[in-house]
Amino acid sequence: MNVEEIIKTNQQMPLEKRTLIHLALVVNKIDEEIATVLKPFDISIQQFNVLRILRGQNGKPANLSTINERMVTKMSNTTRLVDKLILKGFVNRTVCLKNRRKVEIVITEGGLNILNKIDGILFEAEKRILKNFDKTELHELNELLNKF
Amino acid sequence: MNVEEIIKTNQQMPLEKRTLIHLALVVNKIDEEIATVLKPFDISIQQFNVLRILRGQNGKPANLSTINERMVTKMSNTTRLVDKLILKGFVNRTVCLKNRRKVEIVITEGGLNILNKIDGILFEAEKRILKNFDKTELHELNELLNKF
DNA sequence: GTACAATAATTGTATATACAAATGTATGTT
DNA sequence: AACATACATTTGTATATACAATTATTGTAC
Repeated sequence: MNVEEIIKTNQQMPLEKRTLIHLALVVNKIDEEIATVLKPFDISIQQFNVLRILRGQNGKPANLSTINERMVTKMSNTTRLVDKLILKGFVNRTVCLKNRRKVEIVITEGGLNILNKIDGILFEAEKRILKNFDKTELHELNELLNKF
Repeated sequence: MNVEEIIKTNQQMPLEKRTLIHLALVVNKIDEEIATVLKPFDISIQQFNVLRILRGQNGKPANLSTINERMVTKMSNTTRLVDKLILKGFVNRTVCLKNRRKVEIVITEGGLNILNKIDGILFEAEKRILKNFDKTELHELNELLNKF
């Protein structure tokens, strides 16, 4: 990936600016690839993220704040994100008995099924995206990202 | 930045998945910081991007396709993005005389002024975001990002 | 127990974005 | 010149997101 070529600029940028643009371009590319994988399942990256969080609960219900703090990309409105998932039959929502301000959100069988179907395809996509990296390089990249 | 801590997971992920999540988290953080810098100017990252492209034209008008191919994050609808900038008085749009299918978009004095004001503050923000990196590390990071 | 603040989620509203379809213009072929 | 095709942008529509305001519930101080 050549930054200057992609954004069609001939002027040379300071290394700092170039790095930040480079990161943005890379993540755009990754998001595109993953969205393409999810598209046939009619699920957005955000919705997928919520489903994975709920699966990680192992049956234990989650409330909105829990989901929110675990999301990779925070959303201002998780209520409506969950609404969509309910419509699709992937999650259930009930009012928490102990604290009626809270809601309890659980993934359904249907939700688990679709995640299972997606898992393999996504894994392949992840390998494809990172095909040019060996383990050492991946570690190096993670080390550098830790500095942010 | 510790990935597992941020997304509050206790399970350990494969290195590939972890890397991709790590990248997303980093770029979210960067975008947030930059959006905060732009907020007082009532300009979105996308709008700012278009203005910079137009400034890079050095007075030469750009049409929509040119803008589109140079944008860091491609948008499906640059027309309306430009609409917003016109409303704010930062760009002008006229129909191209030579080819009336095309439009000619130029940045105004007002647009140049606001870019000038933003430049310095943004530069500071970029330094702040990358404060933990030395030149060598930035080069390393760019090298690794080239592999995508 | 009542009043008040804090918490959790929802709703309203404005704006942003994705995607498809439509419009208007130019170009190439015969 | 007439037609089909390609091109550049705009518009329509559905959905997504940001942010503020609202509702409902709980906890706490008095």
